[in-house]
Amino acid sequence: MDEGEFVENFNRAIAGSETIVFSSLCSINYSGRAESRLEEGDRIIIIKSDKTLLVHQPTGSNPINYMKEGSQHALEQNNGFLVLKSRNPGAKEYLDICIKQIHFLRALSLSDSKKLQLAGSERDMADMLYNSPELVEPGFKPLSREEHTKYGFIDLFGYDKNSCLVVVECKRYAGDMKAVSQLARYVKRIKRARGLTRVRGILACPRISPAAAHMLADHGFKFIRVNPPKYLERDSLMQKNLDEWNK
Amino acid sequence: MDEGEFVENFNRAIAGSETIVFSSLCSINYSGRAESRLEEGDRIIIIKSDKTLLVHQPTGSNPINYMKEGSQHALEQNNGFLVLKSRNPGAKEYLDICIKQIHFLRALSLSDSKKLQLAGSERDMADMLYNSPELVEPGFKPLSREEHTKYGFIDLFGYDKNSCLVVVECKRYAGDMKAVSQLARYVKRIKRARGLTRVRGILACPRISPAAAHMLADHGFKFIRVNPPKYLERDSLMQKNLDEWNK
DNA sequence: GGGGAGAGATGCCGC
DNA sequence: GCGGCATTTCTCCCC
Repeated sequence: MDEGEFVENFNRAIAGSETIVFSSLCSINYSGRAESRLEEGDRIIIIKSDKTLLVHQPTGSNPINYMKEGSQHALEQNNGFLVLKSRNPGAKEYLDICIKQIHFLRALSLSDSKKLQLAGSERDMADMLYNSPELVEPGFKPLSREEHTKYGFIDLFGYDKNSCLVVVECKRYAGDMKAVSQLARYVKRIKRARGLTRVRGILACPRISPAAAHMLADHGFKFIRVNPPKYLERDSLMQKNLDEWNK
Repeated sequence: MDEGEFVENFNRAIAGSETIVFSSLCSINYSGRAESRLEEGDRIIIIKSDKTLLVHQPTGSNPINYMKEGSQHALEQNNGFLVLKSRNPGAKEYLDICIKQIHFLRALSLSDSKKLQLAGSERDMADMLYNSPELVEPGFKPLSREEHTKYGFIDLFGYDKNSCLVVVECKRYAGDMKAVSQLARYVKRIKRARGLTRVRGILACPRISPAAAHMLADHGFKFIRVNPPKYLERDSLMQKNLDEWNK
């Protein structure tokens, strides 16, 4: 692709707030929250309509460099090279892409207002336990879920069969020491806030690492095995297919 | 773009392990670690040479859907629609993209072996404090950094001027309650492992949130204000430019 | 806007 | 492979 044509198409797309996709041989410098340099290689670069910039290498899920929403992007000539300068003055972030060779460019006007519907989050787990308290333990009486108070953001809160306060922390993944630390922090806060000497802690997750189990026992807390509920509305068009897959 | 042409180019690119970029109007279902549905909209889809798949909406930095490295991708006809079926049997993950309209497709053979050089990480902070212990406090004597032992992964470890053990936890961002929890966990472990009643804790970060400062004081720990060192090699070609930016 | 916490987190390193 | 932990984390939610 001709460089003049590239510049022209790029500038027209930026002016029109279109989404730009291009690929080029380039080297990249970043300065902002940290500093980085990436030597020459072939990458795919996307500038979205909200001015987010992403640089992707040919492997891996994460962008190797990026600039956040609301950045400014301009092509400049610098020492005989075409340089894409991206700036975010508010965040004091600066990215320079030195373009050595252009593979292609495409500008698009994309229309998409849809949001992702997701099932199987930690919140869904807390909801499930709130609605089916016997999954926590016999006699468990839920008080609240997702409590965002000054005491903390506790997933599930209730009384056990002996009317002792219980803090339940849900994790959709394997429980680790970080999760136990978090539970311990909540229990401590509740004890202090309510002037109680005994508050129980329960960690609810699909499984728990040995070190975390040890630490949990150390605090006198309990592990219960719970899997996050993973189903969208039953009448979803694809449900039959999903059921097939999950066999 | 013609659908037959799209299918042909897609299949040729997959067979040749090329990187594919295309845009289309589509709806998406995912089932795996969770379940999700995304209604019809215009998106950009990338399949990398390692078979990572990314779906991007016209705004935001994160992909709205994705499949990890090593997935399998195939186009199929389904109820009169073209469906891109991505499968990762090992991870039991399944993604279906129902393609309603094709905006463009591009297949590329990209060559990129370069890795990002980064300065300003938490590890760089620990290195700096190890090499300049007076930044921690007068008389601080570093013992080790990034100690990966059974006691935990402690950023920086040493003695203070009174020969009392000190655990230093570095954070490149504002210290929060999670960071204090982490430090408390390390101090507790070191106390137990060495049979000590007094081990000091220091949190080193650019700033600290009020709640975290309160919690830190509660534990008898100390906050020191440290910024992560942000400079690559001084002889970097772009250094002059970076210096310009940072003025 | 800042703080607190989740994420289909991902990526890195060490055992 | 799992475990522990950082991330230019990003994103959401609530104050």
